[in-house]
Amino acid sequence: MSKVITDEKRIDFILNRGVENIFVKESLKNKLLSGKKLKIYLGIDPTGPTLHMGHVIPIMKLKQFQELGHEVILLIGDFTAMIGDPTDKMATRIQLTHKEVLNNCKNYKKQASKFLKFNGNNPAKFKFNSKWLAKMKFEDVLNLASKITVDQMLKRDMFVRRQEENKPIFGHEFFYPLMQGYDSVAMDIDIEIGGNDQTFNMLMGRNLVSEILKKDKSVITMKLLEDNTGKKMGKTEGNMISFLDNANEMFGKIMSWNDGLILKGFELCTDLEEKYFPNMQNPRDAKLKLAFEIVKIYHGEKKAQEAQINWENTFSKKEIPDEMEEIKVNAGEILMEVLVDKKVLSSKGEYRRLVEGNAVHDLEKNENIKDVNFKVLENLTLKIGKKRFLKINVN
RNA sequence: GCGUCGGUGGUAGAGUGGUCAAUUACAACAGACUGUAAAUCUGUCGCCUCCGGGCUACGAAGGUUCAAAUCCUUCCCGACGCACCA
Repeated sequence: MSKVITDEKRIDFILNRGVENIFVKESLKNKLLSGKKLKIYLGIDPTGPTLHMGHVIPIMKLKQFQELGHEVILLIGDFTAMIGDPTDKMATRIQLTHKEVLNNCKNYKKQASKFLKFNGNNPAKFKFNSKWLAKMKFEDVLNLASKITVDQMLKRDMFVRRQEENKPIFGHEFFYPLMQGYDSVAMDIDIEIGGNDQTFNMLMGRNLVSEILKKDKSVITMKLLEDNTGKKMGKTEGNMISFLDNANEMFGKIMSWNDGLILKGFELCTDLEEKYFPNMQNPRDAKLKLAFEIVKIYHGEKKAQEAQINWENTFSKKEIPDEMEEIKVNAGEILMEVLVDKKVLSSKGEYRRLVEGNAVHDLEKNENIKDVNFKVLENLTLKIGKKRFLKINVN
């Protein structure tokens, strides 16, 4: 059995870095100092096939606890994902089938293993909540539902807002927090970690654990990575960085972050100690450093360096990037049709508009393509808009 | 079940017989400016087009009309009220 680390300095760091709130901080700190091995979990609903920045933040926190020697669990909400979390959704989320859900989380373990160790000493566990939730009888559900009142549920911000706007709240949505809460009971959890948007659901678990198991479950809520308009960096909003992005893509996405996100990015997405954070005198350099550090975590130092060089060449010096998507065509094909056919663009109309807007650029001749019916006669290197580069090779 | 109101493009939300592919805002995309930022300004923002126009769309299906997102009928869905004392 591995020993649990109780270094107070380290614990203080873990309880502060990137943390929004802890319920309840003192008792949690005491638990950690006691030397007892604790069970800590993070739940993820597999609503999409890849993990992204929003998941990384709590996963990194989980990792820190694993390093202290505690038992950490990555729980896949394969059952809860089918219900749909009403959090932060003004409309009811579309329910997924179990098949879709399982398909989504196929690669989660692999992706998460960038951070968590799933083997060796004190391996992280990977669990599915359908294991207990799918087996519950109506009786069990009723028993669970009896622990809360409708009023407690309705007080929730989300539901209040929906009521004000005369939008529906469906019965099953009430069960979501209960189910998530029950996960803590089923696994006999000591600590749950999640984004601060999960506060309500996690506190539900705290109540249920205290009612049913008669013990104190701590809840750690993490800050969210938000841009200055208050929008989450998340899958649903479309501005996410995915685990599967290659180094160049990831680097570029980070560089296009708003300045206001830089320090938050360091705090939430890197392990760097605060004294190494760059000063913000030159935001661009600070952002380069951030992009480098983040890409390093996913792709290693070498790739991160290459990505940085690639980025600098491409955008600062306006050179052509080394790597880009390639499309093979037959001589004489019409460019418009090729691009639509290969799904680079969604319609011919879009192509026409881009051409009219001088957005399609031939990098070899260094001129914009003006002819809508441009035919591909020789190899081409195209830039569409600012970010899209494309090689067209003639067979 | 009864009654009232409502269901419009990625979102919010106008429009209530022709001038509607549908005002506007946000998001998105592109151009200028830059640090591939942000902010700002400009343009685009259903699909196809020989740029004349054609096609498909305003919950669903029918109908009225020369003409329907708009009127009528039926159905589906939602909010609210009533269905107990008041």
